[in-house]
Amino acid sequence: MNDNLHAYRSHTCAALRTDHVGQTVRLSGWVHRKRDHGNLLFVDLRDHYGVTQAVIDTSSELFPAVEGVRPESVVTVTGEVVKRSADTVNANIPTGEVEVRIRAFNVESPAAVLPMQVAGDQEYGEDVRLRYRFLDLRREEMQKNIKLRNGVISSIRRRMIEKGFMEFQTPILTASSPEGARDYLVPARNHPGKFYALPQAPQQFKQLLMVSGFDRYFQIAPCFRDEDARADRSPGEFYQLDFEMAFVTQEDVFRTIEPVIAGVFEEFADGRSVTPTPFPEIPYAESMLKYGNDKPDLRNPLIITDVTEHFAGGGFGLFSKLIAEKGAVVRAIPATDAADKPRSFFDKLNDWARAEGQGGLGYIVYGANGEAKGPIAKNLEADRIAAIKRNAGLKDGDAVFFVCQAEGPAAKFAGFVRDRVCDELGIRESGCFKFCWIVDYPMYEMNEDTGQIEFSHNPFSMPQGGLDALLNKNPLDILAYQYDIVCNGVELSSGAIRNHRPDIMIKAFEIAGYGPEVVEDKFGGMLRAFQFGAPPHGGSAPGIDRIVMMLADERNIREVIAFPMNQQAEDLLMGAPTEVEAKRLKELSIKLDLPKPKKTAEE
RNA sequence: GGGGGUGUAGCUCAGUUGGUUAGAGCGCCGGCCUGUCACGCCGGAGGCCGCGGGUUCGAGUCCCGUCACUCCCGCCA
Repeated sequence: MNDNLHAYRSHTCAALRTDHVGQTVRLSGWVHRKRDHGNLLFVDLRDHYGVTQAVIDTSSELFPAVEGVRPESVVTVTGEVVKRSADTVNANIPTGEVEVRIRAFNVESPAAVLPMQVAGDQEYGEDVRLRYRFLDLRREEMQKNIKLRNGVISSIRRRMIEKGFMEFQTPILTASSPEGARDYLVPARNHPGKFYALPQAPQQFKQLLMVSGFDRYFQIAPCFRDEDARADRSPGEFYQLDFEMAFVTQEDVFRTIEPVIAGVFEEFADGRSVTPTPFPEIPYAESMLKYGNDKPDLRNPLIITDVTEHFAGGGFGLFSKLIAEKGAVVRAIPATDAADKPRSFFDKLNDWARAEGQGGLGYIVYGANGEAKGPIAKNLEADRIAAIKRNAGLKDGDAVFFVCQAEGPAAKFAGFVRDRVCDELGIRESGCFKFCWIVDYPMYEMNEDTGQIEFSHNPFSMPQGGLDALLNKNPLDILAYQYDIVCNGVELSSGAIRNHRPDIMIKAFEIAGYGPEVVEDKFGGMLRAFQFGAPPHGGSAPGIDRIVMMLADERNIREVIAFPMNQQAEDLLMGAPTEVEAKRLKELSIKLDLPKPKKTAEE
């Protein structure tokens, strides 16, 4: 035995090449696969770095021990590196030109029969995967994703520091923050009846850091929101690249963070293209019209247009009546080169629209010969049909779908149609990350149910035009310095230039129906801070899990998180949440008032 | 809180109009095999068909309820 060898390994399972032939080495790792030929046995040994083939035959007294070890057992193998013959080289792995002849073999930790296999590409249900996450994480795909996540986070950190941002840690046990979600509460033992809240975002702290004279803040910030999960939204907790800058305009924020985001995406794009900086800026109102939402997928080339004027008073009675009597609008969604699609193409979309609870989807087909067809074309005047074609940017051979409703629902549904038609036509671009900023969000909106004016997004955004706008403009016309960054139809973050003026803040809240006492009560700390010299400041907070998810090309955010909870916000591995001892509750002055227990299957 | 989908072997799934003893692949156990790399071949074990009730001569299959998982809506400024 070579005394220079470490107890566990002299090399990793990715290290050995033909240079090492003749050396005695020691490898430790997991038994990935065994191929037992009776008198000859191959063991693929795997670690974090790679796979190396080890081999033993019946001439060795160790043979029965190696033959008996189960997959995923952790073993240490000592042996000589041997060059493989040309016909037995495995070109699929970097170590495939050599193998290790086993001379000593030690089982560090035997594995029981597995509930899920690590080798191979068998798919498993998420509950099994989460319960045995430590096995799931050993699989190639998860190793790749978690390594990517590490790469993305270190790249972000490096780029932010290069731009002069300082990394901070802000409290995890804190007070409720001004975000709109439900808080996670933590009972305060020394203050019976009182609770800490886990931060939904470090919003107030980062603003206070600006007031404290730090110029550029960032944090890979854990955020906690007690809201239900989705495939692209992890339950409970997630991470943001939270950042804030002093003495900046909206444009300053964009130009500073764009190279960071674009740089990270380019670094891990792996052949996919990234929108060159500066990213296009799309006003909120324009986005709602052209794309039907405020997170447009720019890989979809279709653009929605308003064609209300061409239907108003026209021969297609259904629409002209809705326009005249209900104030409806008509939105046109083009279907490029769809004129030669069979009738079933249009029927299918119409059926889908009905299934979505819509009246249906009207359409006009502009034939290759210039002739317009379809039920609407039969009734609508020729000059109007021609005007729609011009207005919606259509050519002979295209078709166009129409949505006719009140403005809000029309925009929204037209967005769905745009998405659906794009998929039906198969014209969504692939292999690209298409970024844009959505800007000029409205400061306020009308609550349709109550008729009240409410903040439409973040109440702490600076209104465009400042105090003057608040005093003199119709609240519904006031825009905010509020912006989102969107990539391929996914909202990566929203941010704002903040309102750092107490007088403007109090007026802004007053318009939304809150007195100064409410502002003082809920946000007193920040309001007080702003009375002692606050710099103008702004920032944003891109979601890190979502960035990794997009770069990993995964549809489910849990694929890029090592230990996610399931959709019911349960940790199946650790068993959270759990009941606690009565003693602990008493200590916290808490009495439970539980709903009637559900009958379990065993009862 | 609401809606859709799925619950059959350790895992992934099939199971016909309701009809004998519920199948396959992987895994597991045993046997054979000296160049495989998803090794191959032979054999075996392993099932409260999620749970409860109902219809029926007969239920994995039909009905009702319930629980679990998953996706979506609400919610997440």
